[in-house]
Amino acid sequence: MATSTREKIIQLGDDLLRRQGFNAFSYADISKPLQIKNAAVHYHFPSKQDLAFAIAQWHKDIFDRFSQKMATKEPKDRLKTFLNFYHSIHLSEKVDIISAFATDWYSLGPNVQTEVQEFTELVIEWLTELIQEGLDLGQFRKIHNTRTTALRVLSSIFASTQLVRITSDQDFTRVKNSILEELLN
Amino acid sequence: MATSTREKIIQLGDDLLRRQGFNAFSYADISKPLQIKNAAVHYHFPSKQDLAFAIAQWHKDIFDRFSQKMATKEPKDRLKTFLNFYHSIHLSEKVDIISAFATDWYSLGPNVQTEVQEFTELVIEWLTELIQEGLDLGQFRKIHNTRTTALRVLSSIFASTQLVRITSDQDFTRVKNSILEELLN
DNA sequence: TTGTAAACCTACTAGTAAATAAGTAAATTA
DNA sequence: TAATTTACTTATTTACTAGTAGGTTTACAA
Repeated sequence: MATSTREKIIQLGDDLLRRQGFNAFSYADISKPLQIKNAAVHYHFPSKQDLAFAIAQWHKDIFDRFSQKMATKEPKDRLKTFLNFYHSIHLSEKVDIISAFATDWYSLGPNVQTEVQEFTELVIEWLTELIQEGLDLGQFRKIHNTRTTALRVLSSIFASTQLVRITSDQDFTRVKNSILEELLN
Repeated sequence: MATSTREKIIQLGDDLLRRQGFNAFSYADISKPLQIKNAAVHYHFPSKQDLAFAIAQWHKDIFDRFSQKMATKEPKDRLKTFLNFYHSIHLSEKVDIISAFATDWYSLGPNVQTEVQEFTELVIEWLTELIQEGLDLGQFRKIHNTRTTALRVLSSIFASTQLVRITSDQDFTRVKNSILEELLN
């Protein structure tokens, strides 16, 4: 199945957004590599906000599929897969999509903000449920309330994708392992 | 003592950098509120990189004074003051300076990157020492190695300044309290 | 009083940003 | 087969962007 131009724009836009930031890339950065014209990008996404919206939606879809695929796995393995997913992000010199949107928050239109909020809440709820299940099964240790634990896992892991740009690669692995150690019995 | 124009530019630049991001503000956003001309900003900071460098340096100076003032206090109180400092950041709708630089990392020149790296290492080391001292005094609980704990405190707290832009104010307080609970005996 | 340097301003340039108008070729539908 | 829609291109426009050349004011020193 050939990838449509629209899909290619979203993927490249996502890449640029998370590698450089929303205000650091232009339509030319998208049109040139795809060998189309500036106006062709505008055809698919009239404004940059429309592109941002589509990227947010795209991530929601991906996460939906991810969580459906993971539904049958045990909490412990779900958490590991989740952490490994972020590990791969940081290796590609990108940051996670939530923090990318968060830093450029005030450059985003209200409808994009809403979409990002919905996506973020989806991830937090998924993590919260995962932790609750892990506790029920005795796989996890009780630390604080489940949402707080979820928030700490999420913020630790995605701050790390940013922090390692400044410090070292090792620091990411350190944090990742400490999260596992802390939670697992 | 009246604040010099140079100082005003740095402070406003810092504000814009942390509220909107490095590529989201222009020299006009600085010159207009200060009621000076574009060229006056360029007089003090020939390039935007020079301004970024000065902002990084400024934060190093502030942190130096902060850590000197805190030197006599006990680890527990130092940690609390540190966390409260970040609390005030998030209330002002800004993000912390390290994550602000991290997201716009690839827009920064090599000398700015070096300065930011030095500043970040300063903060991590300060936190690491604080934690070590707290452990020695029996005020803190042993979790993992001290640098890892420092990294987790730092990343949790500064990811929170970003995350709360998307979710809610309460979530910041939740994370902040959980860090204290986790460490303190 | 003259010289000089700091701290601006006026006026501008060259480049780039997002966005749009109008046209076209190819595929789809009526 | 005619009409319409999709997916573009060419060619601009408007609005900034960082950055600069050169002139002016002010203060302070020789």
